[in-house]
Amino acid sequence: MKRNEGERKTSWKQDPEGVKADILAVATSVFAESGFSGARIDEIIRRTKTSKRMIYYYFGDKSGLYARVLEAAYARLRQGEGQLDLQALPPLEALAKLAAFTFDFHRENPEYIRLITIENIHHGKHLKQSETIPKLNSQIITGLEDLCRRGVEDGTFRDDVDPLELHWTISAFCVFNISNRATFSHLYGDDLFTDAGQERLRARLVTMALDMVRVR
Amino acid sequence: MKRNEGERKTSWKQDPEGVKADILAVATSVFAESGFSGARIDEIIRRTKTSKRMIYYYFGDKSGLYARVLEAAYARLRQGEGQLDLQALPPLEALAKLAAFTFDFHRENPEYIRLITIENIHHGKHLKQSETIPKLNSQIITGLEDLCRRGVEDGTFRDDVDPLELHWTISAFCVFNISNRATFSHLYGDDLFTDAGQERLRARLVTMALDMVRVR
Amino acid sequence: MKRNEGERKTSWKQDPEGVKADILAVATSVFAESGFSGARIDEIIRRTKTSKRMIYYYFGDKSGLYARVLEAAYARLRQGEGQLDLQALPPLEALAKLAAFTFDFHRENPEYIRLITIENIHHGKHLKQSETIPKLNSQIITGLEDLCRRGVEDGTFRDDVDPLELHWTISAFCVFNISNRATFSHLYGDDLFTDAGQERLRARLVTMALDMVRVR
Amino acid sequence: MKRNEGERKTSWKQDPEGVKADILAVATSVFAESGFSGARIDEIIRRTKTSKRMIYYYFGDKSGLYARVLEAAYARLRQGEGQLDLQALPPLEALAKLAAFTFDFHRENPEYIRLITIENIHHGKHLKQSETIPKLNSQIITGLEDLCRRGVEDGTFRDDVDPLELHWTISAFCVFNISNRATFSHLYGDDLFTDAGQERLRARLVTMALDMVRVR
DNA sequence: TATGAATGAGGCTTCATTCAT
DNA sequence: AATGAATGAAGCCTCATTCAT
Repeated sequence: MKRNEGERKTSWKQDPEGVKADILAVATSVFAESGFSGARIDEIIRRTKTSKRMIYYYFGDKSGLYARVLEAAYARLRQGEGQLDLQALPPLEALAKLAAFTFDFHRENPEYIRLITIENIHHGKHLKQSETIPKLNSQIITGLEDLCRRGVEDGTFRDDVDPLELHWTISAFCVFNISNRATFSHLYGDDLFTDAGQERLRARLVTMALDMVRVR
Repeated sequence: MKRNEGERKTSWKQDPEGVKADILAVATSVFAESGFSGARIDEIIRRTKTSKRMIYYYFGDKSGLYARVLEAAYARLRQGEGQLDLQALPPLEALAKLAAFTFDFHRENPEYIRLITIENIHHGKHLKQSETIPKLNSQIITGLEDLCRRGVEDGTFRDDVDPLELHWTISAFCVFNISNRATFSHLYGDDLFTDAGQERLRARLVTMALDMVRVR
Repeated sequence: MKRNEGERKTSWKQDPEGVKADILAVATSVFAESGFSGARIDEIIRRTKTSKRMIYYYFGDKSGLYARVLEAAYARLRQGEGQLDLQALPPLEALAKLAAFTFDFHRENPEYIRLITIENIHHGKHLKQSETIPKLNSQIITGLEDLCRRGVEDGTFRDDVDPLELHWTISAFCVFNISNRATFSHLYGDDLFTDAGQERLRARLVTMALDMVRVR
Repeated sequence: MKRNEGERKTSWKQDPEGVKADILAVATSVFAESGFSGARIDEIIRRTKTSKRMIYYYFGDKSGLYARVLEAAYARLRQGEGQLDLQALPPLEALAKLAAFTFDFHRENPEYIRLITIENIHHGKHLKQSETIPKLNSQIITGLEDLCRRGVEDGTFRDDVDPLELHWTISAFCVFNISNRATFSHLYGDDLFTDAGQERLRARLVTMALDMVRVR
């Protein structure tokens, strides 16, 4: 019989980073599931190995926890895009890859999209208090600016493309696919949310994105 | 003794429909502003000429009220589109008009869009209880089916266009423009939300919609 | 067997003033006993016929309740003095009566004095928010001003007496007798707090007050 | 290697008395500012160079810390009076000096007075547990007894003066001046709390004290 | 001797809802 | 049809205190 066997309730003993990460992970799920006001601190703690008090110890209050959850969500969203290495591809191919990847990535991480939607319900007030999030997001725009410049230079892109509008369009497509799925599928059926339907939508997005920039 | 003698505080006396309409209008604003869980019954009643008991009298509970608010929102959204009289125009022009109109209409009625977004946060559970909403929404799809048929017949539309996908795309564009404005504009600036920016986005939508259907 | 027999838990049915008065009376005791921070809302409600929710319904929060308790305490303190009818007596007699009465009145209402002491611990911040209390307290000063004027006119008072200083002195004597009784009697014994001791102190106060004003 | 090498953050290392004195000094301010229940252990520790555990290590708990703070306050109050060397002066002059000094000393050390007032709010329960405080305070009474005896012997004091009553009166005057300043000045203005006003009050106290003992 | 991490108990407050008239 | 009074349940948060190192 080994000693100190199994997971006791107090299994995070003296492991601040572990505790914080545990809380953040669970809170991400609960906030994404129920929204800010709908989420219950007790529900978050119930799914955690820690005690309720630790939320206040590390995050101050419910709002503070939510703000950190939101930051983490943005960080991981942009982190994905950062790893695409778009510079290695010809501009049109790079754009196609970015659009398709963004579509898939949003689809695979619906919680982050839901958190952003929730944040919009609250008029972005937590986002406005964050200092880290804005920094993260400027990357995507500069990346698209590079892409457009390269495309113009090699003659494949028109010279009047607005990188911001391009980003807006891709985002609209990928975000709506997650954020409005419940009502859309209920009203119009599941066809577009089957694997086949999603592939068609992704193909549509790629087509649209390329059409936006391609020389006619 | 004249009738309608001045506006008293209790001016809804003996006017059930007026009371209900008043509550619904206020509740629409409050729910759209704060979400379902974030909205307060007291806040709704405060902005109303009625007393709190009336909400329970006419709508059962908070959920019931919200469901009716949501129904009204959907009704008015579709009502707008119904008045377009698309049959009178050639298919391409009709589609362009529909897309542009939808963009503007969403922009002019952000509360309804927010309510739909909120409903999605709650996994569409109120929508599923409604009997009237699904009926309303089938119109738009049959309208697009008509449009596509006419387009194919007169040779302006390709014959593989999916009306549902068309609707999805237009919706994505128009809904995202409202639902994610707070975070998008905070992170990337207001450029796309000025009048000029919005005109560019609307033009983009029209171009995209026509590209989706046009024979190449 | 009579119907509706005895006091049920819900005995304040539809009697707002009764509920408010009940809460105020109990809260006065509890705050006076334990101070503001030390007082427990639950303890207040336990001694009440009402439910906890009513405190928030009628008084907003703990601070609001305390502020109203303080107002009531000041009101009753000054109310006592107001009924003395000092104008009917020759100035010196009137002053003697006022001093003796104040001493007794404070002694008979230690809760009010404790509340004022507690308020001082909190730097008078609730008092500063009250609009009614300052009005109440100006009476006592104008009363003393009248008294001094009459005394100067009939030659019994010196003409350099400051009514405010007179009030301050009487207050110091009467308040200290209550507010510091616990520590003083523990350190120096109970002699001055027996009935005989208190009579000596009251006599001392009267002597002092008269000495302050009397022509030498 | 020099000793006492610079001021590090952890400058109390290995200096138990320093740690205790630091905690006591800070706790005195915090308790005096907010009362016993209103004071926060975290606030005390925040203003300290030490860690929270030390409070429990040296003082047991919040009550224990408060008791020691109170003891220190009484000690320093009486310490002042002890240095007056009243025996060197004729009785009347000695009394005048004692009264004036007490007035000034209270005024210069409002924190100690506030602590005593706070202790009274709590019905003197910490004081009752102290063994050292009663010893300190007997001095002042024996001092006054000496004074009165000398006064009677040299014919300047009446022979029916109660030293305890004398002490009570001086205390009432000096304590009230601090303990009720917030409410009194808010209700009746600052006149008596300016330097000029305070001088008048001090002169008043001296007059009163002498009147209490002087042969008529 | 000293510390940062962790906590159970209990505090205040808010919420949607029902009652009595 | 309509209202102000009243509430139980549950929410968020804070406190003094102890644990593990």
